[in-house]
Amino acid sequence: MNTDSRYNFKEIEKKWQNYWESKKTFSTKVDKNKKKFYCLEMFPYPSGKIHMGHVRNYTIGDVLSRYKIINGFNVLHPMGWDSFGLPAENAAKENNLDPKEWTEKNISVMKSQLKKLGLSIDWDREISTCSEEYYKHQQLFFLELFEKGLVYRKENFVNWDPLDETVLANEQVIDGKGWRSGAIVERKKLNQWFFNISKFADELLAGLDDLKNWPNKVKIMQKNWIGKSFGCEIDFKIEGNPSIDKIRCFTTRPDTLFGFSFMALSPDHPVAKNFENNKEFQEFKEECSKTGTTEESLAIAEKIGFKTNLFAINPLNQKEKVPVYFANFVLMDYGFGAVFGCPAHDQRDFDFAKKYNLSIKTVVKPNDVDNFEVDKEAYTGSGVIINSDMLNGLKAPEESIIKTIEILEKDKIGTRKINFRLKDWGVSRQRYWGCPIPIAYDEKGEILTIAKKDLPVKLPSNIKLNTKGNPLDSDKKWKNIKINGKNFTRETDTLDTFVDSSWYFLRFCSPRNNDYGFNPDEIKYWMPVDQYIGGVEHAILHLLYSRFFMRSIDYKNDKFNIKEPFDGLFTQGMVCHETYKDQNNNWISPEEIEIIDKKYYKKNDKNSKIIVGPSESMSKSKKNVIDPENIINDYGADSVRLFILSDSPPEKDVQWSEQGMVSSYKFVQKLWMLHLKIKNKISEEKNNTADNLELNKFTNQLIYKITNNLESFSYNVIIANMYETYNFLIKHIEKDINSKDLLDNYKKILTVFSPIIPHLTSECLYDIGANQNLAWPSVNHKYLKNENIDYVIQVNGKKRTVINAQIDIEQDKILNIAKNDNLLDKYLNNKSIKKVIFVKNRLLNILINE
RNA sequence: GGGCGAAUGGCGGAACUGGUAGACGCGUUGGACUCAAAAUCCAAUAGUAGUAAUACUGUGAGAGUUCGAUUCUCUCUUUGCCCA
Repeated sequence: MNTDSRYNFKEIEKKWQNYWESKKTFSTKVDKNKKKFYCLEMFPYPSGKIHMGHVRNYTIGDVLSRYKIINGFNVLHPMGWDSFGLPAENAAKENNLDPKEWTEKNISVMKSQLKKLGLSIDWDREISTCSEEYYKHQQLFFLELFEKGLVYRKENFVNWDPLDETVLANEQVIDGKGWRSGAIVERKKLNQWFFNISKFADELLAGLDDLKNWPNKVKIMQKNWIGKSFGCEIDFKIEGNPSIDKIRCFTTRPDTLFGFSFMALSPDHPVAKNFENNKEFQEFKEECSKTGTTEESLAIAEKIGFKTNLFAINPLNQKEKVPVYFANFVLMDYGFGAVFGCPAHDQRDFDFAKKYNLSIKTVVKPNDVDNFEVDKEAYTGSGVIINSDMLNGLKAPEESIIKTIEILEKDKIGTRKINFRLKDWGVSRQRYWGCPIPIAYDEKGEILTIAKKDLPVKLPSNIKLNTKGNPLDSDKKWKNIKINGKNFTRETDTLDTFVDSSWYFLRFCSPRNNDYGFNPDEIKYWMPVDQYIGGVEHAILHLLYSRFFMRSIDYKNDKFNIKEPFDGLFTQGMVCHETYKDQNNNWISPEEIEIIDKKYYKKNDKNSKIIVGPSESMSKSKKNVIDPENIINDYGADSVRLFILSDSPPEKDVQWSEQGMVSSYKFVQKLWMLHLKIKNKISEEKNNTADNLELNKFTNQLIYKITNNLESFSYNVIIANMYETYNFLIKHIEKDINSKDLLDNYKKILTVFSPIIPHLTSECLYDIGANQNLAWPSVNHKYLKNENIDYVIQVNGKKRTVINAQIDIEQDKILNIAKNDNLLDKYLNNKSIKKVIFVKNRLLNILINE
């Protein structure tokens, strides 16, 4: 091969990246004459280097952005950095660095890596959440929310990570351990700041219905997370010692009241105060605190209880008395920290009753069973109420719940109530590297909001991080301030980084707006985000918090009327790779491995043994990572983009494969060789030959397919379409073709390829003297139909042959052709035709008597 | 335990509103070029039988609806994710 003709991706990709940058091709501004399209990928945490997940995420977004640009949209496609957070602080501690410097260095590295991918990003809009420029607006939002009554402070149990010395959200606790440190999580009571997200619970739930372009599964996940349940609160009269008047419970199944056999209280229930001096109770409580606070850990833990001398009385008949327990499975912050136990119809209650030998009374029976009695497990299905006095015979649960609530309300012992699982969002973090909360306290501990003119409350620099606890707390110089001559102490907690990412999409609309977080006019033009793209791991929290934040800005503010930030959502799958371990069970990275004769060895060590594990999502801990920068350097951005899209649909996980990567690289080279041939053919200027029907047809069908596949995110199929195009053209250009025709078609083909491999297509277009300002080609529908079609001929539903015939042929004619077809003789001879099924332009099914 | 998905060749995956299952790629095999190798190109590639034409089987398992089911319905198995 002539090496001169090889495609030099290094030079050419650099050339076009510089071209786009110097021409400011992707910088955007509000243009009310143009239709806007806001394409946003979840912005990265600047951890040091980009990883394959980023490559996939941003390539998907880039394909969409470029497609929309070519279609004439005014596209906003920004990028920024989610740059506050624990890793910076940890890294700074370990290496004695400044978190800010560490973060900024990472940003500059990652930015240069992203630029090498050739993304259509408007870098003029770059933002970083750890900059004062960003967080000063966030502090203002905090104060505005405070004024609106959406922020409050309360003492609360938290998940305390003893190693990281920080508070964890429930979802940061995995199997009772901290998600980063792996330390066993403890319960601790702290004063915390909260956002009143539960105020919007109903609205956030109802709003899901309007999100037509969201994956259903994400909506269901959010729905479950919000967890709206309908039930009632009931006051139970209490007898016994100590003397307590009544206890209030929440239940979704008041209709099973006659089956109750115990009451269970949270160990943190106010009633527990009466038992503080009881040594056994203290021990019990101690035991409970080991179980953690998550619903999951409570469910897994064995149910244990502490029996009191109290008894609860059935409010429906004032007769039955049941014992009151403290139990580890009751959470204080759900309902009222008290539940009544109905073992027959709740598995958890059933387990508890079995353990403490409590009675199990069946009060619901399945519709089609008589003499039903709960025996081995709780019955939670629907049916009919039995053994329940005035409730007997009601359909459970639909009739019985409503009827029971009616009775309870009439007697003033209960009220109908809607309960949500969604809890208010605790935003306090005992960390340095986050947005300071603009609050101070006077000597009595009263809250003072920092004046808006004094914002931002800046993070101090040169702080000692290697102290126990919160570094800001130990920086007395920063913490102790005087306001109007009075002594105050600053709030030393910083905001959860989820706050930073709850409004960054607004900032991108007017990133340099100085007096406020955004410019309302620009928001009105750009918002909502038309397509948001990111990992499904953010399906609940980040997206829910952002939806809340949008509403909290909208709340008591008539300027916006934007409630949903993301009109469309796409959740991409992860990038996976095989995992490797050596004999000593240590993880080994793919770069340390060589494969000889299908056997795996450590490099330069033929005596080593490598255990190949299952393919899992790339993670540093398992060392199964591939560094995108190396890959881009070796194969070029277009090849990487091509591969990362080719092997799986974007919403599913993709398996990284070196072979696949190489074949994408080869394909780019082959496209270039094809280009040279086509260019040559065009220069022949054979313009007197006839119109090239075959090529026109192919091109139009291709445009049709790629357009549809782009619209439906079937990007992997587009790659297949590209290979088909290559396979077609490499043969077709050997034919005698009209040069002008070829040029026209080729330009269109390059245009529809350009969202995927922009560098190569730009170079090819340049090379044939075409304009870089592309317009998406329209489909000429006359070329979509062939004049002849393969008709499938079936006999009794089985395919027997294929007949090529004219389009739109009538049934009789094709049946006649079929009857005369030699291949069908043996099936049709001497048989009578019972029925003929004809599907226009598709198939003919002849039914015969056997 | 609940919810939502998924299951198609050796592998990743295609298949419009039910209408030719396996597009495209990887891998494998054979061939060309070469002293040889790499690279490249050509061909074959679901299984079984057959030289072949062809026939039969085949989309996790089993049933159902239909002229016809990867696609729709039911039951089951395995598996993934989320929640508990």
